[in-house]
Amino acid sequence: MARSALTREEVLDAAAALVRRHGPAALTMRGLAAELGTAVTSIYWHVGNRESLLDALVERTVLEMGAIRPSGRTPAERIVSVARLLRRELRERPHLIAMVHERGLTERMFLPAQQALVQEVGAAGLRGARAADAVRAIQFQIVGYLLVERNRERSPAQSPGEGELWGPDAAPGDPALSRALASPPDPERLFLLSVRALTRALLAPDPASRG
Amino acid sequence: MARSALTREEVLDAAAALVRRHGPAALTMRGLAAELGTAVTSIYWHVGNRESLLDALVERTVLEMGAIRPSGRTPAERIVSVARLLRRELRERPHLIAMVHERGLTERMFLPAQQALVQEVGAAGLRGARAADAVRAIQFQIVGYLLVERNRERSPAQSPGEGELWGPDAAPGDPALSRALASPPDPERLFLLSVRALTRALLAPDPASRG
DNA sequence: ACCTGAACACCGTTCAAGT
DNA sequence: ACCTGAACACCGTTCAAGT
Repeated sequence: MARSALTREEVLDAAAALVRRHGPAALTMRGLAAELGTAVTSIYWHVGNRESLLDALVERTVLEMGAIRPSGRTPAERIVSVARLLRRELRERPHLIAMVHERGLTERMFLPAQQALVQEVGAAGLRGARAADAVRAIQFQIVGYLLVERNRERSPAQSPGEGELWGPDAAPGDPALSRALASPPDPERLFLLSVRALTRALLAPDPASRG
Repeated sequence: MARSALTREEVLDAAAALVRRHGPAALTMRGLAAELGTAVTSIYWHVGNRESLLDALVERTVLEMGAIRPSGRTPAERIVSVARLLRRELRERPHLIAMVHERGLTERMFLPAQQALVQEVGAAGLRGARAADAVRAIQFQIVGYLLVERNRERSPAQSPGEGELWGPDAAPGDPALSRALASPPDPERLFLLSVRALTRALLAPDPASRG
């Protein structure tokens, strides 16, 4: 039972493991103390209180999202590759990402990606305010899509499900459309399709045609 | 002090008011009972428990998002008008929308909007699987953008803020770009710009050019 | 059918006391 | 500098008892 001195890192590691497995609600100070084999109050000495413990976990997660290396030949391809990388990273830490989001740090977490996008948009020939708009639009698109996708996965069987709502006469005269909407989308395919479409529109030489 | 019989509606109204003002964390069963002037346990008789009380509030919110009437002359304009309407509705109920999201019902909440989009995409000449892709891409885009925007607003002063990170040499050779990224975006403008760009790309006659 | 208070098993947090 | 148990003020929930 002899345990070496408790450290802040040790507390954070145990807390992160708990959150990764069962989500933040499963992280109680008493449960964490039990896991670590110490008194509850020791944890307070090392990390302050529960709120700042969660803050520290979030901070860690933000730092872990640091390195983004685009790949591909054209700027458009490289932008899409950034999108893919982000998608994979996010899907590995669903609970922690949700916490980053709740704390309003989503934007900060994506700053490395934003810098990569700045690079690519510049390589595509965009400058100044128009380049900034393009970077932000793509960034919002990627992050937003991933949030929606996460939401879909977490959701229980929706009632009424899309399947029921998109019966044969939901889209009159287009049974193929009804059928397509009645079956669940392929998230990866739709993600790439969306990012490609937006990128294409934003990098297009002439911005005059406004919908 | 004579109070008329407590009803389920009354409980939901008081709970919704509490959540609208101070968020779900401020909704405690004991506090709600105090507000209503009853014993805590009476609430349990009417709504089950806290979890199903929150479920009921979410259900209400989903139903309130029912009516969507597009406006505008072209399909593209009408799609953008749907986006605008959704944005306004969402911004009026931030806490409740977050709860809908947490419960994984975001998609269901947007079904009326989806139906409007189906209509417009069809009017623009898209059919079958390609129409379904366009509807979903636009829907994900709108919902995702609004989630990200909400997140930005809720976030405290970000450290380090974008202002500090986008100093003059962040985008070498393009000071105008650096300046644009250092100042906060105009969310409404960026929203419209994004939706328009994606819509333009998706409704374009030739889908052959893939990034 | 509806309401009640008492009790239970949990929380996060503080604090004085230890070494 | 680090750890501890006891105590406080909260939770959500259950239950037997009232009308």
